[in-house]
Amino acid sequence: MPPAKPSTAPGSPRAGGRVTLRDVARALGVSVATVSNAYNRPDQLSADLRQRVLQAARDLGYTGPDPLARSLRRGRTDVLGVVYGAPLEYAFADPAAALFLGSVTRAVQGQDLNVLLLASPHAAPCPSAAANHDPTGPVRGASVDGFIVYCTAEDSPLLRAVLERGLPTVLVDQECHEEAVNIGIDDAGGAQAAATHLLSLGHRHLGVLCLQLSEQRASGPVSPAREAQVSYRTSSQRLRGYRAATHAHPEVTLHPTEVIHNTPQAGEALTLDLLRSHPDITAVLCMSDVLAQGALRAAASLGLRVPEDLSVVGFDDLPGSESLNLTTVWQPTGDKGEQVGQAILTLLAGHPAPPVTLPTRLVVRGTTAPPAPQPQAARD
Amino acid sequence: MPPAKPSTAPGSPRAGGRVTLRDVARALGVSVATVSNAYNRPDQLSADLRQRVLQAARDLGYTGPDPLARSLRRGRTDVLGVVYGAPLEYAFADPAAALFLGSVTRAVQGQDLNVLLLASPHAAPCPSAAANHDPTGPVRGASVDGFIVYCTAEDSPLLRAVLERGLPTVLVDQECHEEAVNIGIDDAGGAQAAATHLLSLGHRHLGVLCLQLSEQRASGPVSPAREAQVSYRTSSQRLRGYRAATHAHPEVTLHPTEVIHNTPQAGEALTLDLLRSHPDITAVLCMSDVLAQGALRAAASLGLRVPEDLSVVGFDDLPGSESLNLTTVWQPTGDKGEQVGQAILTLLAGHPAPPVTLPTRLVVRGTTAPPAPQPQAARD
DNA sequence: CGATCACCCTGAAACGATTCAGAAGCCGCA
DNA sequence: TGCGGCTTCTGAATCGTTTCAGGGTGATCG
Repeated sequence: MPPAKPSTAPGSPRAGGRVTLRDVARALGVSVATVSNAYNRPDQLSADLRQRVLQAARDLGYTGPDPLARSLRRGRTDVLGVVYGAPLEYAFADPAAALFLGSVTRAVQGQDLNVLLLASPHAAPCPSAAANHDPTGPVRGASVDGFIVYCTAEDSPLLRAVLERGLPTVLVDQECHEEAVNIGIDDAGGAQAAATHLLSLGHRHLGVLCLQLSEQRASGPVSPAREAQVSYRTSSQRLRGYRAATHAHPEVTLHPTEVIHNTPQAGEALTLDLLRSHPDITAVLCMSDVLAQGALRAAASLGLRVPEDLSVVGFDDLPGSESLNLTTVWQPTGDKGEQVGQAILTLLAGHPAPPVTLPTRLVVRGTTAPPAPQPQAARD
Repeated sequence: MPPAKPSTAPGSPRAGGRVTLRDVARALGVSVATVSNAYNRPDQLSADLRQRVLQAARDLGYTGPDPLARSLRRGRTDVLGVVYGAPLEYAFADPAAALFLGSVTRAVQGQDLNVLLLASPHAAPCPSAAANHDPTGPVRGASVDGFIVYCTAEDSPLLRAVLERGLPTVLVDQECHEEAVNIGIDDAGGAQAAATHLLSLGHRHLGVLCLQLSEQRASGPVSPAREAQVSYRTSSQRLRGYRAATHAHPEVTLHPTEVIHNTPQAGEALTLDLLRSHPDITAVLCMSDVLAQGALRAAASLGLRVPEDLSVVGFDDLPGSESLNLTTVWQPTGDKGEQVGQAILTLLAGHPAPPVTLPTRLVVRGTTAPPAPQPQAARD
């Protein structure tokens, strides 16, 4: 006969205390060690007894060793904390983040590690509510073996909280900290290549669509003061790269603007603003392909041809960007996830892991071309 | 003076045993209970002593109560397991899934619950490797207070493993189980409305683009045998809805095809196949907006006008679908996440939660119209 | 002045498991 | 018979907390 429905045989479900290893041991008249061994080291008891133990467990509704207690005793949770410096929805909505998180997960999954998502909660609508609720709570209280930190500002409380835990930690695209290993890409180099490409095509007035610059979200033109204190390394490095390219051309003007969210909509709106206030702009440097997509839409809605009337360069080289024929800076997003996974595994194994900087590469496609012959004539 | 760098003051980092609450207590000559209270119940000791405790903790490099031990003692982990029946990358890549997961996360986040992502690992490339590695391991060993199950087949080992844990569980878009509460949408009704809409426009030969039908992925035309044993409730219900609409019209033919992945590419390829093998098809019912997007692309590449030459209906009503002017079945994706969050919170609080079925609604936009006057003439 | 109460603090028992160092029994070998 | 070695099983310590049931104080009240 098939075994009777095991779960909670007598009484109502989840009535009374739960069944423990000791209950099983008692029911069978063996020691708890034996029951534990039945689950963890089959070679330590006879096959016969093991079967009897397992059967008794089923009969009693014992669902196996409690993971918590096991972790405590073993000193290991097999969980990795992935902290994401923004509300989780953005991670799901941002293709680059999604790609990266997916590849990280795949990399560690093979080692039986699970991923605990620790996202920055939404900024509370009212400041008072924000004040009395500590966003670092989850990070400080997470039962994990190590951390991966993605997309936080340098001065983020979240990042600080992670570092304070003193667990093996991998930082992604972040300023180096001695307590953690950093894995990133050559943001500045890629950005510089993108800007240089435009300059060598003859562009002299460039718009820049920036990703978020600091924890306080802001939208619109970036003042020099704000540019001086960018706290997201990704943004600061890319901006620096753009600027570096212009050093050889003092006559070039750069108009950085900041988006609140990394969405095509935001990119579109900002591009419209940019072109309205600076009609001499002939090319737009975007810190992400998603923003570039918005810039393309803006151009279309203004009746501007790309690349004849407006050049657009992205960053990331998302899977979809090839079909948009977008000139962009490629970065090894998937590979980065892989490396991060490897690094944290190495760290968890007790070995030191070296920091890694992955290369970026300009991919010239169809959204860039020399500017129209006489842009000056179109002034104002 | 500022407090000295606290982490691991003496010796190398993570050398020797870690600092525990007891060490702090001993260093200060107080009881462990007092130290514990300093962290958890400030009102239980004098402010002065509390400060001294906290300072001593800093000096010793104690980073706060171990979350694991605390969870064990408290009987609560404040972690929710979200199991997703496919590799996590798909969740990030699928807008509907991303939207849903994002809204669930937001709903529980306010309650200081974290989300442990438990995804089905990739099918191993070689069957032997798949055999010796149990995909349910993570689910059985996860330290969580409850589960949310999304996107698994009815006969999924993952689902079974979750149910066996006997924890509070919310099933999403799933067949009802007595041990868990189910929250879903009216898939069949929505699908029926979509099909009825096409029929009333005069269409008689319909293509159907199905989402995955069972755990074994397959692509191409769906045989009646396969249709009879669909194990994803979402797919089976929608298919049922489509079929139900055709009952009043015996002359109508329905050509279901199955995609491997829910991507525009897959939808495009399948639509091309479908139209090639069944030239009389004048409309395509898609089980997702993402697939519908592929159908639109296919039409474009064939030079077919939408809706004049081909009608297309989607499912989901994603944020982007409005701008595509896609006729589709709306479902309250965000609201569903909200409800799921509420339900699991209720369950965790010890109260029973009722199952919920949310409504769907046909949204007629511009991708559907009556078929061309004489479709028969175009035969072959 | 004795009783009461609030305030701080402590001892010790859980929480549910893993694991180490044997013990008991049995076999074979010398 | 004695002894080492193997298999199988057990006792007890331990992981790092939380929390309950008090135990001392000193102040307040009648």
